[in-house]
Amino acid sequence: MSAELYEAIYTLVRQIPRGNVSTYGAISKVLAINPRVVGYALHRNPSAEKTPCHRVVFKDGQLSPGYVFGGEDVQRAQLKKEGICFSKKGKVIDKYFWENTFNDGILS
DNA sequence: CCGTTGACCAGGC
DNA sequence: GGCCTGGCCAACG
Repeated sequence: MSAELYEAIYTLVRQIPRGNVSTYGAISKVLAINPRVVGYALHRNPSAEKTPCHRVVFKDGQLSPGYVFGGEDVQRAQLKKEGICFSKKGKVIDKYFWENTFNDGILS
């Protein structure tokens, strides 16, 4: 099967715990690819239920401008429902960033 | 097959 | 802190 790259990305996104967020850069680094590919994969995201793409944000904590499931406002609502707070600029606070990264679970 | 685009990031001003 | 440029890789027309 092709598109294994996307499968890997989706798998990693699913590993993000509830109440936490991750960044495109982290995923891209783990898979040794460019952040652009990660964004592309999430844009082609099959389903929000299958892949919580709303938990993936920019390095700055900014939300995705082209969130397929409704937009930034919807994504913000989703994160808020997870118990995440935002700064006055509408960005996710750094403390909610999943610092454990995927490396911890992948490396032995 | 080549040119353009894209849910990015880092560096410079 | 904000704006612009370069780079990187994959998919689309």
